[in-house]
Amino acid sequence: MEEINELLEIRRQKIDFWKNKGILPFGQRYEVTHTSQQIIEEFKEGSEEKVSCAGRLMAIREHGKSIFAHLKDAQGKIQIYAKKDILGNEGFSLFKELDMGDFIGVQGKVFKTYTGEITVLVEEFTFLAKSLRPLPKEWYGLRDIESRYRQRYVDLLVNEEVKDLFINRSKIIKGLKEFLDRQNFLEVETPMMQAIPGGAIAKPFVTHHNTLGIDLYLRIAPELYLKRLVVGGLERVYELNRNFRNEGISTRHNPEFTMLEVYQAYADYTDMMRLTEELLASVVQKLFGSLKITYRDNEIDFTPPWQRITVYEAISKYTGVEVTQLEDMRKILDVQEKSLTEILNHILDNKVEPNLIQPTFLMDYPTVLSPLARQKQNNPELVERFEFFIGGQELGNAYSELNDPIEQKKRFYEQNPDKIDEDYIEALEYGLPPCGGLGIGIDRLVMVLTNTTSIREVMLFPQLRPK
RNA sequence: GGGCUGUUAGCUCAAUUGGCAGAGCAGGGGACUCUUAAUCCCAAGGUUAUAGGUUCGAUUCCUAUACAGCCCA
Repeated sequence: MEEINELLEIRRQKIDFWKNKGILPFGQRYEVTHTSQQIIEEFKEGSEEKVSCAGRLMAIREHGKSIFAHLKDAQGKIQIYAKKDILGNEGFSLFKELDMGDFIGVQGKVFKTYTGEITVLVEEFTFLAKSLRPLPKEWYGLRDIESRYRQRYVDLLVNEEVKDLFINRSKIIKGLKEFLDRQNFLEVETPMMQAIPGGAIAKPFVTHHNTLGIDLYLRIAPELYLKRLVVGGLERVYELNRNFRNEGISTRHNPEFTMLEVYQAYADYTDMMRLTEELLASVVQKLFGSLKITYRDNEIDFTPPWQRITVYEAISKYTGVEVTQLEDMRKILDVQEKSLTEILNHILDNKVEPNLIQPTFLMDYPTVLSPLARQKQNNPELVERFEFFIGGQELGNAYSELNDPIEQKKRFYEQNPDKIDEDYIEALEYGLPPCGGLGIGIDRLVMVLTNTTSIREVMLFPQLRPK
C-alpha cells in the first residue's frame, strides 16, 4: 500500500533534518497578528510595524543570498522576502531547506518591492508543519477530474476558482437562511433516520439500530416531520439539510443532496410562488449585485414576477396538441404499455422542461402524482402544486398542503397500503392549518448560480466508487 | 443498466503507418541579494491503469477487468 518514490523519500528525510536541528517538524500554535489580506489592506508606506503571519509556502524563488516566496492563507497570498544578511548564515541556510507546501510562520516588517508588491521581510520564521507530498504546479492546476473529486483538498489548494465556488455556495446558503429568518421562519432539525421514509417517492437507504432491533431508513425528505411541527404551532419553519436517495448517480444526482424545505401556515401555493421568487431574487441580488446572471449560454433574469403556466397549458404550447386532462396525453404519445402518468412525465421531461430557461412556475399537476398536495377547489383531478424551472432544470417543488386526514389516509392507501404513516395521519387529525410548503434543491440552485453543469462540481465530496 | 471516450513521470501534455517513450514545470546538484510561470548550467526521473491475446516487435491493434467522463434509459 505504502509506495515511497524518490520525491516522497527526499521530503521524508527532511523530518529528521528538522528534528536534528531541535525543530518540531509538525509544530504547534503560532501567534498570527495579520492575515495576508490584512497586511495588504493595512500597509502604510514607511511604517516600521512588524507583523506575524502564517501559511503554506507556495512559490519559492531563490536568488543566491535572498529568496522570494509566497505564503498562502485562507484569504489569499502574501509575498515574503528572506535575506541572508538579516536571517544570518544559520537562519538563511535553514530557510533554504523549506519545501513548497510546508507551513511556516513569519515575523517581520512590511515593505513594498521595486515592482510594487507588498511584502513581508522575514526577520524570524517558525517551522509549523512539514508537507511530505509534492503539490501540483499551480500554473497548470489539477485538471484530472477524478483526482480533483477524490482529493478535493488538493483541488481547493491549487485551483483558485474551486475555492471561490465553495465560498459562493456557503454565501448562497447563508443568504437563503437570512431571508427566511427575517421573515420569522424558524430553522429546525428533524430526524434523518426514520422508521417510515415519507414525503417523496424514492428508494431509501436502509440501516439498522442494534438496541432497538429495528431497521431505520435515511430520510428521503423531511416533509412529514416539518408539517407535524406546523400542527404543533410552529407556524413558519424551515430545514436546510441533507436528504438521501438510493438511486442512480449522474451529473444531476448524488445519493446525498441538500434540500431546503419551508412551511408556512395560512398560506397556499400562490404564496409559495411569491416566496420563491423573492427569496431567490434576494440571494441573487446579494451575490451578483444584479438580478441577471449567465447560465450556460443564456442570460437568466430573476426579476419577479416569474412566468406562471399550468402543466396542461405548457404541454399544449410546446407540443401543439390541445390538452385539458390526463387522458389527452395519449393524443401526443400513444404507448400502450405506459401509464398515463408515465407518458405525462415523459412529455414534460422531453418537450416542456428543456424550454423553461427563464425562471418559470409550472403549475397544477394531476392529483395522482401528488399524494400530499391539496386538490383544486374547482377540479379534484388537479392539485395546487408547482415545480419551478431555471435553465431547463427543475429546481424546486411546492404545494398547498393537504390537511384533510381522511383524504390523506385514502391517498396513502392508494399509494401503498402496507406503509402508512399512522402517526402523521393522527397529527393531521389534531388539525393542520391551511399551509403552503416549498422545497428547493440547493445543489442544483448552486449549479445555476455558479454556472456549472455537474452536481459533483458543487459538492465538496461527491460520491465516487471507492478505488 | 446501455453506448461512446479516456487512463503515458509528482503535475500538465506529446509520441507520424505497429519500429529505441519525449517535453515543460515540480523534485535533486550547482550559480545568482528585488523575484513573481524568476533565470542560467548539470544530472536524474517510466512495469504507458490492470490481466491476457495478435505480432519478429504493441503506448499504438484485439479481448476482459477497474476507475472516471459524456450521452441515453
